[in-house]
Amino acid sequence: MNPYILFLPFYVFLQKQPTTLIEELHKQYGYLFEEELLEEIAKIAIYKEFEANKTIIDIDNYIISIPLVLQGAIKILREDKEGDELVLYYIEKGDTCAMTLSCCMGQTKSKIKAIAETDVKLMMLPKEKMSEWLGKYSSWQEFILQSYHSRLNEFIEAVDSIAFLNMGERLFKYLKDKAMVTHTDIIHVTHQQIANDMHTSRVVVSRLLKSLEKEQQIELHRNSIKVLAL
DNA sequence: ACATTAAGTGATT
DNA sequence: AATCACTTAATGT
Repeated sequence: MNPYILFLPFYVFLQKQPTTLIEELHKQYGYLFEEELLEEIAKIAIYKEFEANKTIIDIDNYIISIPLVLQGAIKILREDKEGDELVLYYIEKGDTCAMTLSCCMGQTKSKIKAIAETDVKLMMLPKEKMSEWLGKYSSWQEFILQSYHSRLNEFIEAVDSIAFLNMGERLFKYLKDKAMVTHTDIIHVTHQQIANDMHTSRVVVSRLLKSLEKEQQIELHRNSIKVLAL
């Protein structure tokens, strides 16, 4: 028997696995950036990985480089001195963080905290390149502008949900957003963690979750919640 | 079997 | 919607 046939599946598997940086960049940003820019990014950027729940940027950190997300999702939240948190929005693959952009321009400290929601792969670009490329590449300029636009919209949405939605609706939105970025309907989280993210108390979360379950919107388990209505 | 942590609930503000 | 106080359920050692 031809050994090649025997090992073909394994061979194909091997072929698929190793992706170089430039290939990964092409996959996520190829439709956005011109070849020249992609190559420059690949040359300069530093590749980094973060495990889920690791802090990527903390409050008051000085921003020296801007991230481009290749894989996974990052939770962006506000935090006060006592450690009370409030989740603002998530950024996903193909996104960058508007906060770092504004920090780079103003040389200020970060006003937000960024935590890896899932395992995250990203590229860090030195901040000087950010303004340099603005003039050099129109696709980069487009990307930055577009990014500001969508981040601002998400921010407004976050404000709206706090100002105009009641807790129950807010909580349901929280669950749906979380299911969205993790690409699964089963969310692994405790009621206490949700309460922290939404800046409310665990008791309130438990009650509202119970009523959502009665409405057949979700299924409750210990340490996890299944979102039925997506 | 016991301790610890997560979740459920009534009553009060 | 928040807090207290207490119960029940699940899980770890």
